[in-house]
Amino acid sequence: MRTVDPVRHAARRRHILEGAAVAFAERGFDNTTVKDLCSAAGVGSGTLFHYFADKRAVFHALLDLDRDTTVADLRAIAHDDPAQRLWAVVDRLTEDLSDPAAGAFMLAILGQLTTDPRVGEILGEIDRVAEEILRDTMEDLLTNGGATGWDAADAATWIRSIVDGLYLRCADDGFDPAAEQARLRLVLTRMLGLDPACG
Amino acid sequence: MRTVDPVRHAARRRHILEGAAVAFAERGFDNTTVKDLCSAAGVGSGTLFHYFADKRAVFHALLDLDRDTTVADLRAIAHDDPAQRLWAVVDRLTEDLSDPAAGAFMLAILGQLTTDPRVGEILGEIDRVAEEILRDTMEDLLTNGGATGWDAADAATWIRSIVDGLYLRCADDGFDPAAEQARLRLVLTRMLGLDPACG
DNA sequence: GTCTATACTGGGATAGAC
DNA sequence: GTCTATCCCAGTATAGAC
Repeated sequence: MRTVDPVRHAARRRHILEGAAVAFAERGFDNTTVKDLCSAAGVGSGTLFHYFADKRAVFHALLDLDRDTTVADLRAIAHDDPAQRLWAVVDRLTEDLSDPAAGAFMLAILGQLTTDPRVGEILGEIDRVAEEILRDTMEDLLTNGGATGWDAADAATWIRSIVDGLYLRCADDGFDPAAEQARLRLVLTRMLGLDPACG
Repeated sequence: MRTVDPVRHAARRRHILEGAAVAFAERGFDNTTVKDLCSAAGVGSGTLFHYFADKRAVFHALLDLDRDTTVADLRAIAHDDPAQRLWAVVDRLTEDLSDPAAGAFMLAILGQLTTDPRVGEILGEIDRVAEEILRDTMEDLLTNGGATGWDAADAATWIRSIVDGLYLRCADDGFDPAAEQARLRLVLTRMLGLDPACG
């Protein structure tokens, strides 16, 4: 009795997704044709439609993958010191800044946000988890970590917002991820009043 | 000899653009059909193609309009006091936050950024002017306005970046423009070290 | 399971009447 | 100048060979 090889199946699916990520980043969702996805992965359209119901399903699968890893990574962060926890979360959220394709892919996602409710849901899940952790961390920092002048939830939202603004720039010419990450720390430190000398 | 009425012509063109702005904000660029643009303006497709070469030209005309007014407004700002100048620029850049369609339209624009080089050029012009004024202002603030720890050009870029991050959120449920503008002032004041008590 | 060839749909742009 | 009817093409998804 012949059975499918699940490992091979998963690997092929993954291969299609890898090519699709590049294609969507280069051309956005609507300007990427199914043909583009096929040639990026080196498969025929019949194969692609065997693994995914339609073009949008490929896009959603990429978002799901990103959400799963991001949420898992964020939940795995467990420092007792709130400041350390804050920087760990921020580091994870800015991890992809050095990948030039990440910014382009984000633009593709944002372009679908108005049209495709599923996109909003997936992004919302990531945001919810990130804000939850940031809010808890901010509560610690506000009670006994030196931070001042903020409501914990508002601060969480703003940290996210500033990081998002950074991703909009990461495809720009001459964008220097390391330097910008350092500036981000300066911005957050000052904004939250964390620096003892400036508290 | 019958001549065209330029006033009427301009008014009609403007009318088409007004409808188009709503349609693009609601559905994004690619999911808006020419039919949508026509019915939003109450004209036939023949009329629309009389005023604009193609669908993309309508989109570009909207961007041009936005750039023209924004650049003119920014250049008109002329306070001697650098801090006042900073807040005037920031107020102008955040002016549209209270318009829920503005955020949605921005998403439509960002979705085209990868594909359409003209979009990048127009946005680039706005950014260049904004950063130029912000950089000059920051130089004043850094030499004798109390700001510390920044390169003027980097600070200008970051102010813009943070404002852009804010626009990404302005379509969210429960977004309160006035409250967020107040928080933006807090963020910038602290980030730049403007507050004498915290300098 | 995978590929190639193709049918079908929908939207952008045009031609021509008024 | 404006509208309606229509052409044409691109792109998705499928059918059927291998």
